[in-house]
Amino acid sequence: MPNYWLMKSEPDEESIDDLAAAPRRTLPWTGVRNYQARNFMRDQMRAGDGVLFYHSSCPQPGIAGIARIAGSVQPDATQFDPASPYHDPKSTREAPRWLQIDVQLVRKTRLMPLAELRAAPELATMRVLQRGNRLSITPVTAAEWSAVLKRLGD
DNA sequence: GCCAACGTTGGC
DNA sequence: GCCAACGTTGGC
Repeated sequence: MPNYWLMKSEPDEESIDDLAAAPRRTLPWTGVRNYQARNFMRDQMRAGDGVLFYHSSCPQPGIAGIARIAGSVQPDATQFDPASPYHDPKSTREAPRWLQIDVQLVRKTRLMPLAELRAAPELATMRVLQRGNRLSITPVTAAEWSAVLKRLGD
């Protein structure tokens, strides 16, 4: 039984088109620097899990595509790179603090705007819509997943 | 650019 | 362990 997730990306950093253009349509999901989001990766994410790829902090925030988890969690390489904005000097290779995982595009969809998500009664429970939510990775229920795919025309 | 919300830091 | 200050997120 797979789990489902919504993962936020700023399209200026990594957009759905970047994912589509990547080798094997797969990119390592790096830069998670929140413990709750990291714990989701560490404890619950498995290859095959479904992903709603969400564009945030941009002119048209919303769901931009469907992806899936394609590998297993690894230490996030950017935490050890002094040149990276995600560098974490307090993390060590012996006890890495942050994790990454491969995400593979299944298909690009029409952009489902945030306003549409908010307006859909069957999606009202989505974690990403809750007041004050800032997590870059949030769990999605099977019912929410089905409702989104249905709205996308599946 | 504004601002609400929330996480992290660090002095005590 | 408390909590004020500060930084970040992210929609608008």
